[in-house]
Amino acid sequence: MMSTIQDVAKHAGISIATVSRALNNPDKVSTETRERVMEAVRQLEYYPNEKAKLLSSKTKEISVGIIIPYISSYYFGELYKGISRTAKAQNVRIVLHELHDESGEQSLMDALTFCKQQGVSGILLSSQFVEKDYDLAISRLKLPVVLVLAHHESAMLPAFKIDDIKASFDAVSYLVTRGHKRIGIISGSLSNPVVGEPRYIGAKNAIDFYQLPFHDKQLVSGGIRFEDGYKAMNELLAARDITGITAVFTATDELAFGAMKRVRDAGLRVPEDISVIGFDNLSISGMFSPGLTTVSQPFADIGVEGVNHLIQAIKNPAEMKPGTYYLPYNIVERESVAQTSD
Amino acid sequence: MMSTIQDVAKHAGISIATVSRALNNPDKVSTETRERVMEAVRQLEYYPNEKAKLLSSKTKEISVGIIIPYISSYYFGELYKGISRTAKAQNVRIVLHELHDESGEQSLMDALTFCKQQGVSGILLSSQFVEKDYDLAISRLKLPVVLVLAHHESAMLPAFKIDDIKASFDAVSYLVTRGHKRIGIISGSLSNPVVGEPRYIGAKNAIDFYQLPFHDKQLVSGGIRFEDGYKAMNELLAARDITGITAVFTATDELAFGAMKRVRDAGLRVPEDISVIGFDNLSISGMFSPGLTTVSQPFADIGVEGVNHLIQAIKNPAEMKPGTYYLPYNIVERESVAQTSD
DNA sequence: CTGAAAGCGCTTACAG
DNA sequence: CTGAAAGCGCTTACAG
Repeated sequence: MMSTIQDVAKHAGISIATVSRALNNPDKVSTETRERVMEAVRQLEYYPNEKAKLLSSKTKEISVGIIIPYISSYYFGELYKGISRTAKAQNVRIVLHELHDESGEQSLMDALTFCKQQGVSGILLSSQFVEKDYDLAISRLKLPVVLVLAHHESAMLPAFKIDDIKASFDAVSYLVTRGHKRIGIISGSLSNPVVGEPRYIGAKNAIDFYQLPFHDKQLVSGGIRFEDGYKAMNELLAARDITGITAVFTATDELAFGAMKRVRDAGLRVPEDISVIGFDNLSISGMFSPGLTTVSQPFADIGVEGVNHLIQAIKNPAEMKPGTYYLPYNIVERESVAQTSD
Repeated sequence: MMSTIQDVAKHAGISIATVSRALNNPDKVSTETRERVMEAVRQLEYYPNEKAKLLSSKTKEISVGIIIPYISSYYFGELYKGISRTAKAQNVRIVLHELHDESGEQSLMDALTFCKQQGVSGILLSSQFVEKDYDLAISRLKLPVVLVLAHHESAMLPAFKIDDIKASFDAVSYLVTRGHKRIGIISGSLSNPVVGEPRYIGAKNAIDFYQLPFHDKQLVSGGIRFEDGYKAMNELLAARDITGITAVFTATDELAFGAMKRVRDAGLRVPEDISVIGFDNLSISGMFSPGLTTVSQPFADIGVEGVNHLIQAIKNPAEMKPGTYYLPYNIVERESVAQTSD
């Protein structure tokens, strides 16, 4: 049903080799031939079969697999924008793969295998579950893989992200410069190697550095979603008579949204009663009232740098340089943090 | 470098035909052979080349192209979730394609061609720019295409969405049942066939139906983003002494976020001073304070129904039934609409 | 500038 | 149960 290069050749009265040339290297055939071919292509509504092209061509097109835990996540759009633009610009195809089972394990292995079978030349991985256990599996893949927004325990892989510890430190410092001394922390699970532990550590470091008081009840750790933030703030508020917190650092913006909502629901105001600083700078963070002051992660840039490195590594394996690449971040000031003299 | 079926055959000391069988129809070869093959596969780290498989196999795997205007849009995640789950369950591959140039035209054509070349068997289209002009191009594709969250002027294509007119009518009715009589409308561009015109019409119909007062200045139409909502509410507020509005219907949630922010920035409160009802029910809409009361679109279901119909149509073209399929929606009540006796 | 032919990595009747 | 061979739709030296 779909016409092939054979049909075009017959229709134009020439060989398939010439048709192929007319299509891919127009200047290698005569003008007349080229036009005959184009006409035939038009009439037959011919579309070259990519599969066949790829199979026969020497100069293999390169394609990369993107493995992402959760497409609905609020940062995915930004990240993907960076990835897709630079991939397209360099003519590399993208195979997207979502990890369905968030718990990782099998799911990641499947994803890796799937990508391999699809014939990708490299993989961009954004899962936080890349632990040592995967080293063997990954090296067996014989494919370059680079990490974005993730961290690799044994640092065998290049990873692109921001310096979470430093950024968290800075976020708390920001609070301090605004006069806050009693600061609560809403953290992800301390066993989470990206949004959990390092962001907690950075924040805690700052509290120690500035020699601020810190009571057990100033820290609540657990999930990283809206509901978790809501519940965490609830606990923080309950302990306020003993902690006296005036501000809170949250490990993610979503956590901050939940926390802010809880503050409101308690009849309190942000930032007058409780200041909040988040982490991520999702595209929606400015839409809230008050706008959320937060650490801005350069999601798009991380995507760009990540694929770029990957593509280089694909073209020349020697370019594959393990290690963690920290991208610049900054704090965007909006309205969720008040100045206080307290 | 990558091992092929040839290598496996040699390694196992049998023919490639048998290797192929051992891999695809394990029960068609002897146990011993199967094990030899598996062992060779393991040792050589063999992965079948999907391209070659697809090219040679009779029973073509089916894959669908998804064309979406903007991956960063807040509803994409939900929509894609529905699409990808049902596609995967039925073993169909997805080729994602974002329309870069929002203005449509060339971009849509390119996307269509791209998908065709990739060898997809059908296309799921979520662009709002599908006007009559494309009928020819689409029919030339000789591929089934179904629309989601979109509308097709000449209704030659199946389209899955909610009934925007009816839903908008209901949203305004909701306001009326809460005692509101003077209602503002923030609409998308009236020339937008999905979120613009129909949602305006539905809202206006309700205002007429309930014989409510309606002054020119009760309507602001234009964009559909946050900033547009902010500006629109500004105008609405400025005209409040003559319109006396107590509530506003917005054509999208993003518009509602902008509008709510403007209300706050004016020192007013939602819903006490101005009630707001949105349209979409994005996953973030409940995170705001107050939570946004809004028309809930079943994005995931729309995705599910859309691909399902598409896959049916691919398997049996007779199943392709043009027309608009309306999915159920509902209004989710949160806290942005107040009861009033005014 | 053009054509015949080999080859890309598989699958699948067809024989045996 | 297994193998030889044709074929999927292209590309690309190699001749001419």
